[in-house]
Amino acid sequence: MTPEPVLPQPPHNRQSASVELRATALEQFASVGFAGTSLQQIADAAGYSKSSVLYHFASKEALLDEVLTPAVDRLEAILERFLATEESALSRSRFVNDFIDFILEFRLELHTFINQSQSLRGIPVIDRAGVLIVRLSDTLCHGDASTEDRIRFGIALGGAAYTLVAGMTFLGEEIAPEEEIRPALLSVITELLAPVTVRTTPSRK
Amino acid sequence: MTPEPVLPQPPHNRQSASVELRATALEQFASVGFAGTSLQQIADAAGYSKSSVLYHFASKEALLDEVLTPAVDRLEAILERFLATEESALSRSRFVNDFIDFILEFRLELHTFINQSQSLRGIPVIDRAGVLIVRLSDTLCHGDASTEDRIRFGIALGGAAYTLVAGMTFLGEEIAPEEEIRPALLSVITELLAPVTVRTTPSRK
DNA sequence: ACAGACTCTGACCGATCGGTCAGCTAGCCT
DNA sequence: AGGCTAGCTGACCGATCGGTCAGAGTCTGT
Repeated sequence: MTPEPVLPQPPHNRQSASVELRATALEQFASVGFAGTSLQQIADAAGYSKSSVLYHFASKEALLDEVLTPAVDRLEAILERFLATEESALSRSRFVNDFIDFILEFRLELHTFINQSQSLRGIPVIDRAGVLIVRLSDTLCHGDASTEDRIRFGIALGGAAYTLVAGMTFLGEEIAPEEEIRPALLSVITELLAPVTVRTTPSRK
Repeated sequence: MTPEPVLPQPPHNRQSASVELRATALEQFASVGFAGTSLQQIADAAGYSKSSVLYHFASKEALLDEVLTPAVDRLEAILERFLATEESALSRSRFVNDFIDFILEFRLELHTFINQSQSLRGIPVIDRAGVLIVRLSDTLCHGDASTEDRIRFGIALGGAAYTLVAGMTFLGEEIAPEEEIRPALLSVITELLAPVTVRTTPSRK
């Protein structure tokens, strides 16, 4: 018989509510946008109530902040590391590698603050990401800010964010495995970024 | 004397309310997103009442439709023209030129349906744009859909949409004039798209 | 057994959402 | 003058928004 009252188990058998909520919120923010996502949707998708979301996060904005901060921190670290070494073809290539690691690991976060930074201006984590991107652009193009170099950087950044989130879903029907994406991405991004200042790589397969 | 009663002029001296509303709505949709834009905001920004917006357009969705349709029509025409000629380096280069004309003329529309097609799925004009993009991708990469070629196309598309709308505002402080942007854009897009199938252009400045 | 902290939730709040409707105003035709 | 239409608006509707709050259930240490 064993009454088995009502499945006792801790509130949820899932590991941690706030981790789940962060992940669910990130998916929604990246695909539907921050403004287009309601706390109710996040709660429903994660299997909680709206009140629970607001128990774990002070507000919708605070949730966004916690969701994006790890990615922004990581991007900042990559930039600082690049700035700490003197510029060379080698350091630049290492930077591109770091950058691609970053893109692949934080695709949803990148897509979120890349494509919504204008509408979310004023939110601290978004502004942080914004100045980071400007610094990145200034660093890669240093002094001589030729229009083409800026456009190269912008296309690499926005293109990668788009391709790995929106593009994947209907350009490649099934999501290609990462081990296939990485080299392709590396090749294209290197081509876009490498010649920006150090035009010493005319070799092209 | 000519009394000139009270400036007779039609309700507004502006040329046409619906034209103004379309333009205002487009700016908002592109920068804040469709979900993030309220009819009230559009009305306020254009100097009308919310009721007026709904007088000229049956619904918010209908407004989006009218705003995006010209761009989608144009993109469709470009694709059809490209499909009508047999493939060659020349036809491909002409296509890239058409495509860049399109991007520059319809930057806001492109940015809107590129970066929101997932969240707005189901709206006819968005779905139309979606299948167009898939056809574009299939055409440019024809049969041999190597991952890298798909990524090249995705980066060119998403990157251009991002750079010309979001990127311009904080990457280049002041918006560079079109006559400076066009050649840079042509160079980068050609580099991304040209070698996709016709690898007969090893020349690179 | 008891107290306290931690999670979670439903009920509820004012504000705003997209959308409807009746009515106002001006110009135009007869 | 009178009727018609086009353009525009405020008042209003139910639904949903982000957010508050007072509990209820469960686990801990004592």
